[in-house]
Amino acid sequence: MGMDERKTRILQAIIDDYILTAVPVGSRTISKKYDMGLSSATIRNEMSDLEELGYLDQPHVSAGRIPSAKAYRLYVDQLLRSGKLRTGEEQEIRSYFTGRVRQMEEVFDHAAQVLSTLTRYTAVVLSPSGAAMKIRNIQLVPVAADRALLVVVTDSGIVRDSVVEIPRALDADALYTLSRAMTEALSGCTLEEALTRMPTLIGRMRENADVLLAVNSRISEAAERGPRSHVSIGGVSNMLAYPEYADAEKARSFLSLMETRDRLAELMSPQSDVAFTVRIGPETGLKNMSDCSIVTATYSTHSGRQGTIGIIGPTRMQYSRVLSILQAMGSQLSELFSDPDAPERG
Amino acid sequence: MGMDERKTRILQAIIDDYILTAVPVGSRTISKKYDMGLSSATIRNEMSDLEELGYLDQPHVSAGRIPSAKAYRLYVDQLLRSGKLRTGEEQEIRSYFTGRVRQMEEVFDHAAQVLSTLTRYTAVVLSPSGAAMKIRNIQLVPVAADRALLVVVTDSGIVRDSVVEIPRALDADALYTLSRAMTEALSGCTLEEALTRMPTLIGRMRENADVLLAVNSRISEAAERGPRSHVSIGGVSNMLAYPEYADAEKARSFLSLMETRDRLAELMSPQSDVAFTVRIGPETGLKNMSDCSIVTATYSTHSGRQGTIGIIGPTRMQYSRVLSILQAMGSQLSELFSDPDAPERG
DNA sequence: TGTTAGCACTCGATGAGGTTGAGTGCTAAT
DNA sequence: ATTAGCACTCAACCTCATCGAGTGCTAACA
Repeated sequence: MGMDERKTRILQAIIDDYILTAVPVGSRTISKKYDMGLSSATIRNEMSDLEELGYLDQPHVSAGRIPSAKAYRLYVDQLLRSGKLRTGEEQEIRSYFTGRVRQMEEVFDHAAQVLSTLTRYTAVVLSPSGAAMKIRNIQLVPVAADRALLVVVTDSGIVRDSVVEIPRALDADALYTLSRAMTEALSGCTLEEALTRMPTLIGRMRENADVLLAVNSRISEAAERGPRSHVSIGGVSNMLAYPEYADAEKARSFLSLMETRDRLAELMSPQSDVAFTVRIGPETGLKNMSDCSIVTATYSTHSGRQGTIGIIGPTRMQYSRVLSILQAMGSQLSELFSDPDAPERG
Repeated sequence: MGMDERKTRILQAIIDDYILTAVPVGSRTISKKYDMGLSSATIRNEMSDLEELGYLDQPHVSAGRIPSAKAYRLYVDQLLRSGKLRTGEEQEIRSYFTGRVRQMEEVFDHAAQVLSTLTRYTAVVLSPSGAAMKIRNIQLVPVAADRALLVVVTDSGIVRDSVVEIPRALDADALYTLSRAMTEALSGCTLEEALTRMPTLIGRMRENADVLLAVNSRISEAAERGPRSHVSIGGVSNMLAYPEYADAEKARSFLSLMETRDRLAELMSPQSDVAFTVRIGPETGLKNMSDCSIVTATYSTHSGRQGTIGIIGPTRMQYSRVLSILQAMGSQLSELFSDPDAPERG
């Protein structure tokens, strides 16, 4: 017993209906709402087969059936193979980005918000990972007699700042010159590369070795902490509207996952190099996310670094819609970060 | 019929019990658990009086009583008058801040997280408002041939970045010199003051007037958007643990408030100059927050600008504990931002 | 041989009583 | 002024019956 064309059509109808209603689907519903030209009895037989094949689950004997993770998987794979994405969302998303970009981090927040309002699920946006991030400019800004603010500007304009203690008093001018020297020596480097070049720089500027060492330790800290990206989240409250989250305990565990950004970032990071990833229910690998699906897509900056955008929703999410929205947003972001005429080092 | 000492003691017991259990309190409970030396009947009479005075509500005739907003108000006022805050939390909070400060914004996130874990409510931290923020350093960092990143470093080390289009090609050196000139002219100014000084600067540097105008428009945009502070939130998931939020609709509306940072920032901003604000239930001014209370405290930076920390919890929150924790955190943050030897202009 | 009508069966959901118990208000006694 | 006692209220809970959506199976049919 395999999957003939009719079984597929029936399964499709069941999935569509369940995505819409979140209520177990019965044979009569299918034969009436979706004109299959088949009686409920026949549908029933087919459904029985589909259950045996593992595509359908039955909450209890006298309820309808609900699609299993395997069913969604088939559904999504078919969807991706047919490649019928890119509906009309492109325009709509573009219109959300008409306003000029102000604060860099606002872009990610904004993207997450747009994604969540469009999909009505929860959206997560990861900034491009910091590992391969290239330094554009380094500045030491005086803050107090014995402290300066170390500002590192990278390509894609993401800024890291941290306070550095200055071992001895240096006036603004001295810091200025020092900043310039550091920028000249290190711009274009990744953090790791910067670390390898620092000794040379320190050798060249003996008189300021102490300050440079302080900077060096900060950079190595940052490099060591790894590619921690900025995480923007939108539409968490959307999830509570779905019956899947009527249970307070489930909602709570979901919320608390959303609050631990580190775990979330890890969860959303793409495992492979494909444009889209769809993880359905148990495929997410999290026990208490078994009735969630995660769909991610990537975007890239001109320097080739990748960021991730993703949607988290109930397993019965509108995959087709979500995929096309993610695709549209992904290309929108890639475009935003693309700089055809940008020099690779600043 | 006024509030004699006994009524106050009974009310206190009722509030204490309700804060603990979230269950309407009966007369028998009071006379047994809290040894008043009075029978339940007497308590009953007093409770009847207290209800008439507006301090107690009765969900229905055969249930116990719950404290009204007015009761909590009395409770809190008494608490504040007696001034018995500052328990042992100071040390604990200090220990959370042992690690060195890395990214500036992390401080706020961290503070929010500590506050929420300590209180088990939701915590909100507003960075010092930007209105009186003083400029320390301005940098134009090359990003592409026709674009630069405008980085504004302010006191307290908060960095604003936004992309500026450069009307004509300028090399890194030129931008460097320009940045230096701007920093010299504008450091120590607030954004508004900077705007008044720009014309002079533009006059002095005719050859770069176009770039300066672009920067000018960005600053005026930022100034116009007003003192939008950074908002950190922690412990949203805590709230779902309270029976008050068993109702999904309530939880949803709470969550969505937490997601609209602008509204939230407005809500948390201190109305007056007092150290603590406690708004109970309807006093919050939000309809769907009628069973929430908001407690806020302020901290200040060396330049005198104020930030806000706050706790949002059910009306039956542990005010005493929350107040002392907020006090401890407030002084911790103030200390962190205090720079006794910092020059007022950099 | 695949399809369909018919029927018995299952089981969650819904709703109507009935019971319980925590809690009140009132009254009369101390 | 306090308290013991008692009637009363009402949400919460349990039980039981009913309802109906849905299934599986069988027999008839094209």
